[in-house]
Amino acid sequence: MSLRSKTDPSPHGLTKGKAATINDIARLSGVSKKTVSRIINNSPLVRKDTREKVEALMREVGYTPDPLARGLAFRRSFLIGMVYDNPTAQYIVDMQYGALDALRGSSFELVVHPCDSRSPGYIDGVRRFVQQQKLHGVILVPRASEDQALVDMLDEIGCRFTRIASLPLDETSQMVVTHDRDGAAEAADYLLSLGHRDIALVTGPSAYRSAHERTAGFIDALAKRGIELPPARIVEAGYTFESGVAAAEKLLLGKQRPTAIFTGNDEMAAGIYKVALRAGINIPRQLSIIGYDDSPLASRLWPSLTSVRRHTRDTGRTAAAMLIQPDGQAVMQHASVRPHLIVRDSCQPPED
Amino acid sequence: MSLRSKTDPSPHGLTKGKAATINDIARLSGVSKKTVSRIINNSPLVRKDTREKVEALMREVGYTPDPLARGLAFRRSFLIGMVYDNPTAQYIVDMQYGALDALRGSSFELVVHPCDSRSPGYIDGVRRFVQQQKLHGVILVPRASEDQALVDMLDEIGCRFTRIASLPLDETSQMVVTHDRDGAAEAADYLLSLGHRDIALVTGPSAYRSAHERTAGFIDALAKRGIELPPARIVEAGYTFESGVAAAEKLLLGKQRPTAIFTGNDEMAAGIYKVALRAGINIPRQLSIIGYDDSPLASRLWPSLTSVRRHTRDTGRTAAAMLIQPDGQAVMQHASVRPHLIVRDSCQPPED
DNA sequence: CTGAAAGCGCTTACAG
DNA sequence: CTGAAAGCGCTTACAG
Repeated sequence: MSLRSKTDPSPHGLTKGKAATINDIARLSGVSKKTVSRIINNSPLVRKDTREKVEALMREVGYTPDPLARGLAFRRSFLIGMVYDNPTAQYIVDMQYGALDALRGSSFELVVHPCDSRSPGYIDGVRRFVQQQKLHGVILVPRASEDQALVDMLDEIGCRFTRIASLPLDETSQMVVTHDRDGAAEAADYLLSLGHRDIALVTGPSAYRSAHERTAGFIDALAKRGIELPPARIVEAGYTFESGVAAAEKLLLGKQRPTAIFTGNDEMAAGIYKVALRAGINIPRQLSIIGYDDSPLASRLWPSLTSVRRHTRDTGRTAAAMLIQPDGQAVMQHASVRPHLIVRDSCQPPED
Repeated sequence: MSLRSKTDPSPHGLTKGKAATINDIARLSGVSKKTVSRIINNSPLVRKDTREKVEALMREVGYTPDPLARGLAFRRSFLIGMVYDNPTAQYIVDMQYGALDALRGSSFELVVHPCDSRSPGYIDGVRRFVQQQKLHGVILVPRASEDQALVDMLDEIGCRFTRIASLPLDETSQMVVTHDRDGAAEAADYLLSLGHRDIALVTGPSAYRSAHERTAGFIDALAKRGIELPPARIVEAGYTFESGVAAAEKLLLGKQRPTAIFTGNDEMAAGIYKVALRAGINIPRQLSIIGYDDSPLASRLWPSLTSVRRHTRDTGRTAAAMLIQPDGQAVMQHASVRPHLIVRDSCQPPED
């Protein structure tokens, strides 16, 4: 009803195929361009009846301001960049969905920028991306979000950004904090409540803050209940399936194996499954396993994997929402998304 | 060396913090704006030495034309949209990576638009996306790419697009054809070569062309070797893990089970695994399985799954490359990406 | 609360 | 092969 299709008559003398411009709106409603512009930009300096009259006309002709023209005048586009250096497809897609949730109905669109934080030129690549497109802001996804050099560069060129990370990294920049420590603690408490005492931990690479947080959360929760993890029960791996296989071979093929294992993500848990299945170790009867991510893989494995859910879509939505808040508005500096454990079929009390 | 950083002196009298514009380049090289514009746009109507002189200056000051200004003047942005209605995260991410491969170094960026082709307003949503952002073009990913109503809308508003599909859908629009029929045929040939004769097929939903193509390719290849699939050996499922479980229950829990199953994607194959493992059916000794997609899941399952690889990243790269070819240039109408079988551990000759 | 002028950084249409 | 003028659709800076 509000969209002017090419079969509509043009009661206002608008050319058929062409979209209306600010000039059309100004002329047809008898106000100046500047007043229309104020309405587009939600300026309070417009009389209520003027605003309503003009807005009605905009709806009627299906007018939307041209983001290219606005961007040129503002010296800033209506694009939000998402910068990530993460191999997990589901995580990235969920993050994109979340950001798009927040952008829907706004004038903003999402432009994606995967990168490789180990390659030397990657910061320059992000800089070019931001400056050339005059991005309105960028969402930094782990592990890129943890790189202080990247953040410094963005500060230097005056680009706004939101960092997503497992813990608050600083006070000044906007952040969405995912509290990985709590998720890991919940996993520990659950294993303890089932009666496990000989527990092992397969961590992500120490260069990742998330790996560090999950490890600390898990160890601290055990310590609170008087359980200390011996060094031989902690294996550092690389967040990959293959590294999970290698870790499992260390933990499961010796004489004394643990009754339960917590892994820093689901990929590594799948590696544990592979080794256990191959060795004829029954999950969960002889070995309980908890992963982290609640990825689709968790329910595809058999038996289905108990795992910590991250609410990635909410995280992405919050990050994008913080970025497109009007400048003047009171901006919350830090937002939180809390993980929680999804119980499936991969754990049970230990055999005695 | 070529990028002007803020610590550089400004030998040309350019203001420090500000990026150079076309006017700066014109003034400093002693030519008109228009000539600079011709160089930016690769016009042949520029003398070689003029071009070289101006290009050297551009490099020296780190000039890149403003896509917002170019977009406004061209009435078309430098954004490529990716429109998809597909739940498989890895597939989408690979497609995005591929498109970005082709866009790298160009002036174009990728903006993503997931949608739900079952919701009534989705075509209007794509239309607004295209028109508001004045997109340079869009990449249509299956199943959205198969929707003729969507394609008609894009034709009507004059938006260029590339369709990705399992077979050539028409002659007029640009396409990247993935030949799913061939991939399924290769799976059939492989099972036959192992000696299987009692084979079952779990298909995707008939609304998907890919499901239809894979089914046809598989059945035809069997027929060529004199094997006809009885109706009871063909189960339609929904491309999901859960539908794979349901299909497996029909096929595996009766008295006479097949010695091999080909599934329309890996998700459904994972469902077969679950049922087989639960029922104590050994893969591959008692049951051979082949999936389609070669998703990460294929190597995560145990035993690892033999599957048809789709070369999704190549597909995305080709689709984007077709879209950003200069208008005048001879444009190839159809491009092809061929699937092929990745053999892992989920098949062996049938027991007798 | 409202508006006329100038400008954002490019390209198009025309002229030479 | 090159250029001066006008315009793309908005906003900023200033004035009232």
